[in-house]
Amino acid sequence: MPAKRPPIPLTRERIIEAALHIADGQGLRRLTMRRLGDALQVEAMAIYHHLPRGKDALMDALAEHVTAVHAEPAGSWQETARAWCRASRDALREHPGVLALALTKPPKGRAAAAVREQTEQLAEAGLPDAAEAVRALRAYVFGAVAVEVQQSGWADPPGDEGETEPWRPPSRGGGSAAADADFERGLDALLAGLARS
Amino acid sequence: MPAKRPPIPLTRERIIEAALHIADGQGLRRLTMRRLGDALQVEAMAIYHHLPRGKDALMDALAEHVTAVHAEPAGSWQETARAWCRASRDALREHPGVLALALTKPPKGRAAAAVREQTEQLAEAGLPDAAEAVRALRAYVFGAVAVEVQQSGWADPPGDEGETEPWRPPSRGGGSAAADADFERGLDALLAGLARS
DNA sequence: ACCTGAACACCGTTCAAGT
DNA sequence: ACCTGAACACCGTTCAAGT
Repeated sequence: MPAKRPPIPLTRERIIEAALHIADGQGLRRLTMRRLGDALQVEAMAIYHHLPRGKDALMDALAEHVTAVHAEPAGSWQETARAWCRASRDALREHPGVLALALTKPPKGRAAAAVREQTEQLAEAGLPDAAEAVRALRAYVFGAVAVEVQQSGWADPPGDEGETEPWRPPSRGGGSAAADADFERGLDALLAGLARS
Repeated sequence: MPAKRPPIPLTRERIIEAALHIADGQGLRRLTMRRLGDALQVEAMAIYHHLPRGKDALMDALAEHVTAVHAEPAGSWQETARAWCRASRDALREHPGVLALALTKPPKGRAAAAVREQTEQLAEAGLPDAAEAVRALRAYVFGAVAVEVQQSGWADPPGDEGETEPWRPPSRGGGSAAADADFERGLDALLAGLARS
């Protein structure tokens, strides 16, 4: 018989990765400490050693993961803002299963740090009210992704007919070209509006 | 001893009302069929008679309740759109506890009907691509309410220190005047942008 | 038609115990 | 330090039974 292969050590990162996989594939309501343990080949209780506050900590970590993006300052504040918005949209679209958390939980930790960093970058690039601009930009991205994911029908059958088929992220590759164009067009308009005020 | 007072009959409306009260006061994660039953002075199982698909049906109903708004067509398509957006924002802000559902679940039933009605009104008022406009307007409202509720710290202590103190809707009356102004300003800008395309 | 009671499978979390 | 096993209170849902 083959030797029992040495177990991969449990880490916060592996836990979050597995949790995202479950949430994206089966929905947030089926993300369960016990299921998560199974996916990690471990008893559910082992997770508490890495996330002491349990499921609440897990939810916070998921929201943070999908929301703590980074972008380098570009030439103008407009280009910097554009980079931030694209990065945020990509991160949110990649994990529709935790979108509800991301749109709803106030930013903490690295997510809050990202908001501050973005604000500083825009302020340094000469934008007068950078805090208000960041609020408007975040709102724009949140709304755009929300309607896009809604329209993709991601939450429609939380397990409809056949087997539990994992979900395909909204049009990887082709199809969503229209959504991309809409997003860029709206973003241009918003940036123009922010420049005028 | 006083006569047992006749129980108020259970209805779909009363169930939804009580569920909103719990979700807004203690958060969605504490909205439980059994707790809901307690609030309605009934065994949890009685709810299934009015919502046959159980908790999934309840979630759908909550999203629908907070999302199925109505507005009358006004003079211009701009004024009509403004009325819809204000009504949507008010409805969402009133129930932060189910915001995650509202932003995330695809519209069904009366909510989907409201989207269609809004689209027809704008089309009849002469707006070329009413469907795209409605998507943009919905995205704007969703994003604005999301950041506003985030900033209000609604989800911050899901039970922090003292007792389970019920939550006060974001600045009933005074304080949110700035948020109101931001909302109207952004809405004006969006409407201007939609007119130009 | 409407609600209850008991039951079942599953959930989050604790804690003492193993290594 | 890291993980397990057993235990506890609670959850969603079913089903037969009451009225």
